[in-house]
Amino acid sequence: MQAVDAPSCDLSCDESLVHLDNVRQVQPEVLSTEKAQRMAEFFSALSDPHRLKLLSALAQQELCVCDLAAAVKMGESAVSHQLRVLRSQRLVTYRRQGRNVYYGLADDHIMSLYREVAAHLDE
Amino acid sequence: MQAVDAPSCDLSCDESLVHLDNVRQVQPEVLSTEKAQRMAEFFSALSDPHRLKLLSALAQQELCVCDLAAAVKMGESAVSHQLRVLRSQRLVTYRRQGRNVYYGLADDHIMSLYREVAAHLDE
DNA sequence: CAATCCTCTGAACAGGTGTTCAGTGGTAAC
DNA sequence: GTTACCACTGAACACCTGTTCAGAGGATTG
Repeated sequence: MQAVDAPSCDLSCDESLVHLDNVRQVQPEVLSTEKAQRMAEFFSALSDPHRLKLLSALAQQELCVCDLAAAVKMGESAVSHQLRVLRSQRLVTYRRQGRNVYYGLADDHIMSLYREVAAHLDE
Repeated sequence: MQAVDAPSCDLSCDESLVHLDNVRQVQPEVLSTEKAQRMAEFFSALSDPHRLKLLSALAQQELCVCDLAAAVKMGESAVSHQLRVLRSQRLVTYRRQGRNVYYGLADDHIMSLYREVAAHLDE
């Protein structure tokens, strides 16, 4: 995990010979490790079919954990674990009401994201 | 939302009692396992910082494997393995030219996707 | 307060993921 | 043909992920 911003030696290449000009041109535009990490964690939250099912259920309406579990046919514990992941990426909101905790979609970014991806996959 | 006397349930619920009406309403809209799987695989391809770096490099210009390796500071073998993943989701194109194989971004869906996510993360 | 319900948590285990290493195939240069 | 280079592949290994199981915390009901 080292930063890529050092101008002195931008290539530290003991590697084989490559197209130096191309590499030097592209390298400063490469996503920083930090940003790449954050973005990867976000996509990672969406990279599980069960979590996607949960989101698609929440896209319909707010639901509590046990309803979610029934809707996607998972154990309640498993659902709880997965919701933790979705929460960590701010994909869902939750509010407590009595004994239940109701979850919902965090915002509409996710739906438009969904549509983008669905479009890509239909090709 | 009031509970109603449950009609014979289409939910195969040996589970605990939940809000049957909610579940029945939502369940048919839940993403099918097949679609959820495909979508998860797509997001999974984007869920690694190194792959995101590769894509950000390719967003600049077409590059061959060894240039990519130098640009993101990975081994060439590792890059090759990761490009395989990106190829499987049609995120990149490739064409052979002499001894080199040049990779590029497959289409612009990905960039707009990138921007969506970047917007979500800046909150 | 005792009992019950809903949700969350931690540990343990199976399965998946990404890297390195060694080796192969294909292309160009000599 | 031989050599060198570029890219790909498979195996092995460490690491991460998601499930289940058992149990704890919080809130409501009687």
